[in-house]
Amino acid sequence: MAVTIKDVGKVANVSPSTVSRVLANHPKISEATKRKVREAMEKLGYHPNLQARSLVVKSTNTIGIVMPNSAELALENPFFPEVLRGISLKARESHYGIYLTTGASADEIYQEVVQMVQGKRVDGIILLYSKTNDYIMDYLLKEQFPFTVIGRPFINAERITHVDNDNIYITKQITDYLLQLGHTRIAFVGANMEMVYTIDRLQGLQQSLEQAGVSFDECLVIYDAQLKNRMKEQFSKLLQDPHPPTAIVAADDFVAIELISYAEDLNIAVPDDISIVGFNNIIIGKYIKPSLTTVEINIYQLGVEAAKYLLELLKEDDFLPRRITVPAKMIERKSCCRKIQ
Amino acid sequence: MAVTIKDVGKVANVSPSTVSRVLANHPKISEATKRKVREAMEKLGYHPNLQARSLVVKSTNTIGIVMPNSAELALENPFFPEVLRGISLKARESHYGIYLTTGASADEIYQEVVQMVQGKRVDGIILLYSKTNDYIMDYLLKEQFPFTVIGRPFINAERITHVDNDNIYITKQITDYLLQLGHTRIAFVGANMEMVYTIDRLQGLQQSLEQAGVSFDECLVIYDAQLKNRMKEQFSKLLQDPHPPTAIVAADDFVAIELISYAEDLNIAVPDDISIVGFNNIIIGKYIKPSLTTVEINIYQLGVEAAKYLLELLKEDDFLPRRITVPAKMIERKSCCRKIQ
DNA sequence: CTGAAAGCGCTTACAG
DNA sequence: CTGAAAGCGCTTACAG
Repeated sequence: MAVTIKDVGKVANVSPSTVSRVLANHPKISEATKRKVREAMEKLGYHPNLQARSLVVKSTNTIGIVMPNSAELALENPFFPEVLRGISLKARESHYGIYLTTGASADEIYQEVVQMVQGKRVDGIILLYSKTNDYIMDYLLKEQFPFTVIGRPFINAERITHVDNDNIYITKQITDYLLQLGHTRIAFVGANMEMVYTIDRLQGLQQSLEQAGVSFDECLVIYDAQLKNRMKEQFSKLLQDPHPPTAIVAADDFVAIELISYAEDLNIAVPDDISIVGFNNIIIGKYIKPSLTTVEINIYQLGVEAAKYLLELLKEDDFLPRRITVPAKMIERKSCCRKIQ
Repeated sequence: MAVTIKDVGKVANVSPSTVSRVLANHPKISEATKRKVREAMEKLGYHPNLQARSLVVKSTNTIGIVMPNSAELALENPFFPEVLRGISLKARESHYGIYLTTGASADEIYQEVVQMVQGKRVDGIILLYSKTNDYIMDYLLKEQFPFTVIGRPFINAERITHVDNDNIYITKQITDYLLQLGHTRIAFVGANMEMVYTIDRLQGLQQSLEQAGVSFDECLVIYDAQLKNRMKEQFSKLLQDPHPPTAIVAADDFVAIELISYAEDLNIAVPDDISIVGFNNIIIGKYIKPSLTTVEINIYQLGVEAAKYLLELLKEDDFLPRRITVPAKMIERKSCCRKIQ
C-alpha cells in the first residue's frame, strides 16, 4: 500500500540500507547514488514512516504537554494558547511535534502521562503548571523521564529544571506599590492554595507588609474554593468588614475584571473606593474602564524557555537541573490610586 | 532495557503471542493463563510499546489537530482552548490521543500536515478553521485521508464532513434584531474575508437588510486588514461618515470590547449613540459596562461534534460525508438599544 | 486454547 | 561506498 524504502530501493537499484542512508544524508554515500535515490523517492512520492523509525531509534521527536485539568475553566484564560505558542516555536525549530494530554481530572491526566511515557509516545514532557501535591511530578522523577515544569515545583525543585516568574518578588513589588499609595488593608482574592504560584504570591504580599510593619490579616484572603459562583457575595461580605480593604490583589485579570464589575453594581468606585490589580496582562485589560493595572508575566516566554531547556535536556547526557526566571513587570494603568482618607 | 512481551512471556511461561493476546483480552485465552500473564505484567511493570503496536496494526489511535496559524494573535481568544476541551472529551472516551500542529505560517502548517499524514503519526485530522483558499484541505481530500472540519469548507463542502454554526442564519437574526431596534446604518467591523465564517456572516447581514428593503453599504464593512493596530482610527473615520452607522456587528467579542473602549474615548455612548454586538460569548462580556450583547456559538460543542464524527468516520468504511449544525443563539444584554432619533 | 513464524518499515553494526 | 542480516516490540494468520 504505502511506499517504503524497499520500493524506492528497487526503483533506484540500491538496497534498502542505502535508501535509509540517503534519508539520513549519510556522508559516505556518493552524491551520484544520493541523487538517484532522491529521484526515486520523488517519483514514488515516498515519505518515511515515523513510527517505524521511532521504534528502532528509540526516540519519537515529539514532546508531551501536560495541560491543567480541562474540567476547570482555567482554560478560558489565554494562558494556555499563549504558552503553547512559545513551546511551538522551539519545538518547530528542532523538528519536534507536540502531543497533548487531555484529561479532565488529575487521575485521568496521570493515566495519560503514564501512557505517554511507557507507551513511548514522547521523548520528554512539559508540565504546564505546578501544584503542591503532584503525583505526576513524582512519577516522572521516579521514572527518570525527561521533563521541565512551568512554575516552581513545590518539592524537589533543585532536581527539576523549571521556568517561572519570580512570583514572590513581583507580588512584593505590587504590594509595595499599593502600600506606597497609602493602602494598608490589602486583600488577596482568588487564592488557589493548590497552585504553587498562589503560595508564592501570597508570600510576596506578606513579605512586603511585614517589611512595612503592616500586619497581615488572614481574613483578607479569599480562597478560590469559597468563590465558586459566589464571588459577588464574597466580595460584598469582604467590604462589610469593620476594616474593609481599600486595595485588592486579584489572582488574575479575569478575577480582577469580575470584581470591577461587581464594584460597579455595589456602587463602589474603582479605583477611588478600592484599588484593584490583576495578573497576566490580558489584552482586554487595556480596554475596560478603568483600564486594569496588572502584571505582565510573559507567558509566551515561559513557553519558549520551558521547551528550550527540555530540548537541551534531551540532547545532553550531563544536563544539570536549573531554574530559569522569566521577568515579570507591573503594568501601571488606572485601576489603582492613592487611598482617599 | 524496557520490559517487553518477551520478558513477561518468560516470567509467565508462555509465548510472546500469548502475552499479546491477553493484552488484547482475546476471548480464546483461558482465564487461568490470563491471570498468570497479568501477574507477570504487574510484577515486571510492563507497558505496551504503542509505537510497535501502531506499526503493525497501522493505526495510531491519535488524531491530529490543525490549529490556525499561531503567528496571528487569533489564539488570544478562547476559541482554541474551548474547542480543544470538546475534542478532548470525545478523544478520551475512545482512548485517542491528540497530536498538535504548531506551524506559524500556512506553509509550515502544510508541511506539518504532510508529515502527520505520510509519517503515519495520526489516524485522522480535525481542521479547526476553514479558509477560502486552503491547500491543506485539497491535500487531505486528494490523499483521501480522514478528516473533519470546524467551519464550512468553501469548496467541496458536500464531500467533507464538517461542523459549523449556521452563520448566515444567526447573523441574519442579529441584523433583524438591530433593524427592529430602528437601525438601518449597520456596520460590520473586523471582516476577514479569508475566513469562510466571515463570508457567511456578511451574507446573513446582507440578506436581512435586503429582506427589509434597506440598502447595504459597502463602506460600512471594515476589513481586518485595514484594522492592524489602527482600529481606533478606522472607527473614528467610520463615525465621520455623512451617514454614520448607529449599530455595529463586530467580528468577535474582542473587537466589540475594543470598540466600546474607543467609543468611550471618543465620547460616543454605547448603546445610546451606537449599538454593538459581538460573537462568541466570552466570559468577560458579562462583566464589562455595558454588558455585551453577543452570540453564543457553542464552541465546546463544535469540538465535541467534530471529534465525534471524525471517530465515526475512522470506524465505518461506508461513512457518508455530512454537515452538522451546532445551534447558535443571541445573548441579549446591554450593548444595543433602540435607535434614538 | 496456545505456539512458531512472518512481517510492519525502518536503522545500524558488520563485512567487504 | 554499499549490501545482507539482525533487530526494534509488537500482532496475526496458520497450525495443531
